[in-house]
Amino acid sequence: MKTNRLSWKDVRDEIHEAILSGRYGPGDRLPRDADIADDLSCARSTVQRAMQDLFNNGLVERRRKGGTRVRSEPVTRATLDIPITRREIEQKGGRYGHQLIHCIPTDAPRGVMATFELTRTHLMLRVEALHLSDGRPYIFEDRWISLDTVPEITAVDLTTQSANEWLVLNRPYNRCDLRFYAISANSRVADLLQIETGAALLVMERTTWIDDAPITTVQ
Amino acid sequence: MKTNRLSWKDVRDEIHEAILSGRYGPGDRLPRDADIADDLSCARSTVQRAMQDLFNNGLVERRRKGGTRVRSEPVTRATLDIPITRREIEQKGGRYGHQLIHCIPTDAPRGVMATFELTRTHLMLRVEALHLSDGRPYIFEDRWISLDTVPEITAVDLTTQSANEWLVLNRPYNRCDLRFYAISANSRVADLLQIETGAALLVMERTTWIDDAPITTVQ
DNA sequence: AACGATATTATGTAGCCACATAATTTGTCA
DNA sequence: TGACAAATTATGTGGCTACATAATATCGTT
Repeated sequence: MKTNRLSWKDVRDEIHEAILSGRYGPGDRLPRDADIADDLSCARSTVQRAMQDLFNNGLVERRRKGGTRVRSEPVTRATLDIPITRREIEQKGGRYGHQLIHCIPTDAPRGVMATFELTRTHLMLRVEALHLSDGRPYIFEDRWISLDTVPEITAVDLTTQSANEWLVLNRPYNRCDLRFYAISANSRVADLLQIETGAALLVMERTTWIDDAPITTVQ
Repeated sequence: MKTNRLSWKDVRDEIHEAILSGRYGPGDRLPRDADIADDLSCARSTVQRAMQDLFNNGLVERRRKGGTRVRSEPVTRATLDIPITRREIEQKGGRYGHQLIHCIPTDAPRGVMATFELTRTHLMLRVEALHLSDGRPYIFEDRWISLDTVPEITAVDLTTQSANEWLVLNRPYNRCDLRFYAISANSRVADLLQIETGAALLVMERTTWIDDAPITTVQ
């Protein structure tokens, strides 16, 4: 590309810079896209792309007619990639292993029903499994899978392939909720992970939907 | 917009659907954008937008010339919003409070130098503070701020405004690294948070850059 | 057959246009 | 003055074109 042409990233940085430098403060209204385009002598569509990006990063708010304004209470927005567990372990140079603990159809308990906004009892498959790195316990997975939306799961041999992997490959999802928290290991989990009871554990709770609902609690 | 026109989201869903249904399996190469555009009778630019989105969501890989192919090892990509702490507490209906514990210029220790990829000693401001919800300790913040990049911070009264807030409002950043982990509270932190020693704590380590470096460790 | 120059090709980006959509503002009428 | 309708306006989206860029494929030379 001819270097004298502005890329939308340049425009974005330009505007970002203007905000950082205090030229526009929190809550201020920015000029219209068209005017900015004029100023920088580029097309409105380029400004539009830049603005979209700033909007996606939570830096500005836009409203039709209302124009664009700098967000007064910025949120820091981060994206994180969660690879499938096997990949994660192999990437660290470990040898991946997987061990099914149990896997039985169960009625969803209250807590699980709540996360899925269910009102009636719902039969789900409860899977507990360990992910191993070089034979050592790495992650404990406690998962509930909706038998309504994923009936095929019963036919899958989960000792061979982890539920994690099977679902990701066969049931991509629309929506995903994430939560992080920390707990102290109870004796059972501590035993499984071969750590001391009471040790701090990071829990990642991931709930995925398609209209539907698998769920996981990791580590 | 006339409803008979395809939006790029429609196109995206169309392709997504095709992948889900197994029409294209992991690793398969998809038709060229132009052909897809032809098939669906829309413009290439629309397909391009759709593809970009699928790419951003980690569903496909694209390479110039090489074409587009379905990712064989999908990553689940999530975005999370981290509001400033005061906002977070107020949103939950709490009354926000903030208490500075200490705040002294210190040479960065090895660990901090490592996160910032520094080779020489670097004077930083170390801030320890508590965020309170309804008067009760909520988050413990242990932060290192680069005095090189943010010299003005010394002039700020951090008993009035939390470093968190000041930085977010006055020093937006370019890059942000995130890490989560869990620890057991040592006696000092447990004391500050008024919990038992050994209780599990969720730690969020956030490192932000502009060319530069503040850092935080939260809860 | 090996190598390097060149052509080909699929995606990436920017400009331009037209029209859609959502807010707001203005205008009208009771 | 208040309520509702219509005009205005800033952003949002899609189509089209032209050209940039990167990766691969092809060809020519030795």
